Amino acid sequence: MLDVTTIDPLRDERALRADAQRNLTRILEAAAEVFAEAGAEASVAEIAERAGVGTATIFRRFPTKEDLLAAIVEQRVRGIADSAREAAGSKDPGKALRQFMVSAAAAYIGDRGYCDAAGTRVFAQPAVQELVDELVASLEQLLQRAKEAGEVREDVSAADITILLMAVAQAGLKVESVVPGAWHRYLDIVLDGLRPEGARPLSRKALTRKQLGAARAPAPHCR
Amino acid sequence: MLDVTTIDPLRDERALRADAQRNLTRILEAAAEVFAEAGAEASVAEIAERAGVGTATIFRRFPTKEDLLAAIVEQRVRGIADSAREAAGSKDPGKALRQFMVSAAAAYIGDRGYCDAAGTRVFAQPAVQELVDELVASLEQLLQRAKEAGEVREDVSAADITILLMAVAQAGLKVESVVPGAWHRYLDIVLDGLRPEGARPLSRKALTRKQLGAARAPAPHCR
Amino acid sequence: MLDVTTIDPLRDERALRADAQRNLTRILEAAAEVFAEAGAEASVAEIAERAGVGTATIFRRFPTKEDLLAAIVEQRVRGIADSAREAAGSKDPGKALRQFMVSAAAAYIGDRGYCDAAGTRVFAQPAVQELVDELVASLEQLLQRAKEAGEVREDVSAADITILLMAVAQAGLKVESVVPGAWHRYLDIVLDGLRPEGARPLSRKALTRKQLGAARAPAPHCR
Amino acid sequence: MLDVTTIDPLRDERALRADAQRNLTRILEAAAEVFAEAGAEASVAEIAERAGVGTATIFRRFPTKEDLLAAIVEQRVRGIADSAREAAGSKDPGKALRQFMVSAAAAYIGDRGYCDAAGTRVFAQPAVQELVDELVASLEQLLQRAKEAGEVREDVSAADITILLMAVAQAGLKVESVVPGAWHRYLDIVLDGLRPEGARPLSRKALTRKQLGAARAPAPHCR
DNA sequence: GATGAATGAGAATTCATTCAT
DNA sequence: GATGAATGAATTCTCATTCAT
Repeated sequence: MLDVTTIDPLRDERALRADAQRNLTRILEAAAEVFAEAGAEASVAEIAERAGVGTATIFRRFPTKEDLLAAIVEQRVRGIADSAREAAGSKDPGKALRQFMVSAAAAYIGDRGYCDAAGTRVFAQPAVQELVDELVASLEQLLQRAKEAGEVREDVSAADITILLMAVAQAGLKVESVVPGAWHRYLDIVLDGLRPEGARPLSRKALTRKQLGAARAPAPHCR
Repeated sequence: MLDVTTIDPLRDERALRADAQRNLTRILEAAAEVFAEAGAEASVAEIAERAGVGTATIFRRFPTKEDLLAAIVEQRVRGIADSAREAAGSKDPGKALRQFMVSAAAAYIGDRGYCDAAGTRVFAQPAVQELVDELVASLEQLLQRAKEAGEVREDVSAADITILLMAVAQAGLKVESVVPGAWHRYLDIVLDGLRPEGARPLSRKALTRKQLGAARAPAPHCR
Repeated sequence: MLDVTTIDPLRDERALRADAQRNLTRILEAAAEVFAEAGAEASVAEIAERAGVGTATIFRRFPTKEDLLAAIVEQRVRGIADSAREAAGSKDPGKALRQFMVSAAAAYIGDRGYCDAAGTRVFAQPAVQELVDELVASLEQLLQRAKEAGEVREDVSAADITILLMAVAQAGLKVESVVPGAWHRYLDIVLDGLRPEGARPLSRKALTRKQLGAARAPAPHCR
Repeated sequence: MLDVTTIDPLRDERALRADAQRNLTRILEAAAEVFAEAGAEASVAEIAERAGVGTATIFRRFPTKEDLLAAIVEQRVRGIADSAREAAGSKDPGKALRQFMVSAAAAYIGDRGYCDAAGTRVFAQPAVQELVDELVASLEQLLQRAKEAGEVREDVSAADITILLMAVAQAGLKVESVVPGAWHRYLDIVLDGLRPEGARPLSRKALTRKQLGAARAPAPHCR
């Protein structure tokens, strides 16, 4: 045993990290599942149980339940931001926008925790903010191109898209267990509302990026 | 006083009922306020305090916090249903629909408790169901006339309207404290999506009334 | 029963209050004992158990463990302040001061919680502050008369007395279980230090009342 | 590296010891700092972090947090004992006693951990006891000479001095953040109390050495 | 009928200490 | 030898609901 250790000191380190990483992964997986199913008010104990660790182990990695939720939200936003970046480079921007919105809404629908977290302090975390900014930037590119192609009305912004997505997702979530996928229908209607045909002037200004990112409510159900 | 009581038991009963009725009214008013401001997770104690009664008095009338919330939701839905009935008789169905949706969304936005309750067991209560049915019926009339007037696409249903309203309200609520009234913008877009111009076929069927009413999640934040 | 109730509506109220008062008394007694024995870091659970109530019952009366401790401290300070007021009116101020300091030190010695609380946020509570001010005022009277009688050096203040008492008590507490009452000896030495004979100039100014009352540390062991 | 290790095991051992010694030193330094600042309830994790080692490394050397605190206390007492030994040889015993008490009180004041540990099981550790005995022995010499010089009353003992120091330090600590150095004033008064002028008979016997060293309370804040 | 009191069942969070690598 | 990870046992505090008066 000593030999092995001596031969490759890194091994020891790697082993530890592997172990920790495995646990961390399990925690994140469990948290993602539990938050997705039960929403942000899920208890840490429930997550710990699903992960097969003690609650203290979770609090070692994430000083606060809110931090854990933020980590999950971060993953989710990262995925959406990636989709948006990909979509931004597409040849057919109208189609790409539609596809992006479908995939984003699908992601949101599956994640009650994410929906609960929207508009809370969780989104004020720098890491999340950064990803949101990235997402918005990609979306703006995509939107610009879609507008030039005549597929989208001129007066909508990237911030509008993110909020409308949230709207469809939240409402869709409510009926999801009764009619899975029903949200597609509502997204279709919203998408039609985004088209230039029959567009009527909007009565309010779009949110600025800062407004979009402003932390508002305390994190959900964290006392 | 004692004499009077003895002489006419009915009077006593009446007096008690008046008292009880007054208490009930105060409870409902307080609950409406508190739930609207703080959402469904508001504590019963807070409501009792605002109503100036003991918590036990509340539980005498409403066996469960959920039942109290349901009563409030009932009031809210009743108001919306009234609006819908009124709108259904309007001369200009397109305009009436728009006005109805604005007022309904405004009502939802101002009521966090209602938004929290949407899609939960609370909506499964018979009294609420009944009112929802009434609301949907009025909306169907209104919609039919708006379609005939060419103001609304043919393929949307009353259920769609209620869900889209919820969508706009929930998303609007998240940004309401940052940019009050921003939800008007999102409602505008949705309204444009409901118009016949540029309407594309919807990929899913509308929800039936039964599906719309099916209870799903447990009541929010009740342990 | 109705008759009785009707005759004297207060009875019902009194009964409730009597019940609550009894529990409150038990809580306060238990808290006084437990804090006195185990210090401020004693757990609320321990106090609840000794009082024969649930912890939630304690938290209903005292929103915070710190508030409970403050209530106990308040009682203690009130007792000391009463002693001081009485002593201030004595004929023999030198003897009265000595007796006061003995009784105060004895009170402190028996109360670890009080000693732990000294110099913490607990003493910043208005009710406690007020009593401390009263105590200091009485002490100043007493001191003035003792100085005039030539029993106390001119340069000491009431604040000095309270701090020296604390000093003797804290140190005395450490040896109390080994040699009960040993603190008398240390108090004797301090009392001799307060006499005019052989008094040497003090190198620092006395604390002002405000400085004496300034909240400093967070409450002990309250997380 | 492997070769060297194999060739000369002692070398390896020496190297390890040097390493271990360095770690031990860092742990002790960190613990001294942290305990001094935050008191005995400082967490082991904080000390480990400041020392740049893992917590397990600390527990390897010190089976218990209490043992670590004892080691720190030992250092502190050693320093005080050194001062006392030095003072005992001074030409002007009255002045030397005063200077010793000032420096000792200053040391205590700067060390919350030490103050927390006073009168607890920590002082029962043999190593600490031994140093306390040494301290007391030096103090007795010093006292004897000071008494002979007429600077100190006849009836005080070395144990009294150590306890009065503790008293001044503990009380001084409470006001230290408000009026730094205020403890000098209280020490002045105690010093005057130790002088022969106006000394009145003490009502209790001095503690014996054994009594001074008897362990009493459990170690502070260790669960 | 009404009320405030009481409480059991949690929830988040901390920490000394042990363990696997 | 050293380390960071893991955790059991506590701790403070909350709240829907029941009970005694």
